[in-house]
Amino acid sequence: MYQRQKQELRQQTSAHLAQTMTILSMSADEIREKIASELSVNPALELTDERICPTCHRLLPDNGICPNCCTLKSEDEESIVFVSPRDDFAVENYAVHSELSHEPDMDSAQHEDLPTYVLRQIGPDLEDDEKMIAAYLLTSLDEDGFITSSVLEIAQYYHVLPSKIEEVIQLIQHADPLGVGSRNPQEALMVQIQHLSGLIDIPDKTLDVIRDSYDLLIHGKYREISKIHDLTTKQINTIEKFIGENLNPYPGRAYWGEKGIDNNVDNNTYHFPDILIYYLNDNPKNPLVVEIIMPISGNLKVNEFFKRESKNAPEDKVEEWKNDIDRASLLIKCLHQRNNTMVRLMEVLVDLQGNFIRYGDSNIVPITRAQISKLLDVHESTISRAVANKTVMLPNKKVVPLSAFFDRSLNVRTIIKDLVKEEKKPLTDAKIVEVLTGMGIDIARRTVAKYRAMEGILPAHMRNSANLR
DNA sequence: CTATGGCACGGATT
DNA sequence: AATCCGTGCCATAG
Repeated sequence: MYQRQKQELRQQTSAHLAQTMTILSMSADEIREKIASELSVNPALELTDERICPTCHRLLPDNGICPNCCTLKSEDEESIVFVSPRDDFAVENYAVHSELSHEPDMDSAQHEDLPTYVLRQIGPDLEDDEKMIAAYLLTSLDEDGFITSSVLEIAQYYHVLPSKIEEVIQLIQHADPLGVGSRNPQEALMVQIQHLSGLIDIPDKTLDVIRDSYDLLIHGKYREISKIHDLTTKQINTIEKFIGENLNPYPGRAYWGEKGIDNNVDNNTYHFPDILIYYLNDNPKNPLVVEIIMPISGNLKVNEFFKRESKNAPEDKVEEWKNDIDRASLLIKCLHQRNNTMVRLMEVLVDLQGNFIRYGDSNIVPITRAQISKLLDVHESTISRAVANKTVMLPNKKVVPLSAFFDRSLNVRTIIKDLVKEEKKPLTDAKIVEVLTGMGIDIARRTVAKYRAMEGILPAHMRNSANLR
């Protein structure tokens, strides 16, 4: 008897824990879904219109800004962290709203982001359903302007033929940053060549070499290429030079990278950020505001009416109703806990990585989840879960995964990137190591090569300071 | 001989 | 326990 009670209790708490953990590791989108599905099956859960601050649980004034949590507590405070209720992040609107009738013009290109820019160009040629597909494709491009998801997946998702997707991709590829929406550098180059043929002179067999021997070319294996394509080394050099001067293997980066701004498409999914970070009143001198998105408006609570009625429930329902109530209050508790953890996590994170947030990638300080867990006095896995599956929009409108805050090499990588950008003669990896050592950064030559590859920077002999279009 | 990529090992991180 | 990351060693091309 006593034993059984104990066991039940243990089961309850372990269920409790299990749910706390899964909820903590969910993104805002997933939370939204979770709540929606729970609402539809559980009569004990209720979403009311009351506006309650999810951080401190006080009633919110009409403007939805909590006077307690969303203001500076003192003058010298450097950041404000709070949970904000928002359900106004409509995913589809992203593309459909940007009206598609305008001419593409160079001026606006610098201000709007890549997906919008491309969509404007091709919009007029698209059917409505194709617009959806195009929007999806464009928003899921990675930072190089490549498509990451597979055509088949998308086709299934939208219930259309793969060939239809391919058509849309073709259109995208021939829009302005020529070659965006390819799957890899090779494809991008081929698109660019096809487009340029007839406009300017292209060395013999350039297309053939890229199509059939791309890997060899990348690795500079001239001998094999000359065997396969019956070309002299000199001809191959001409081809390589031509590519370097006229084409760009990374269309997305060429377009936005030249201006020093990477585009802001997130690279795995098209989720909206779970966390927003911006300057108070958009003034960089002001403190940082950190909004942790809670994707519901109104207040989630146990339906009081249902609770009262359940006391005189019919025999056969007693168990079920009680269960419903437990589930509802458990879910609410877990959500509170998630909010609490996220707020605490973000507080130390802005504190530690403030310079990274404000002044960019090279200012990131390498930290680990384990360190944070000690700081907050929680288990490491708690931090792991809290960091997992979340994305952050930084003040510069870039969306990055929260795990980027724990990137141990980002600072060095950006330094290398800058170094290469400023270089007069191409720096070899060994040279880069020297410079870095001089700056107090001690890494192996091999590692520089890896970082280079990560940033999509070509090896020294392949880049003749020509990445211009 | 120099520059760079591939493979794989070991230690740290999650 | 699984995964990630930096690195050393070796092969290959020039």
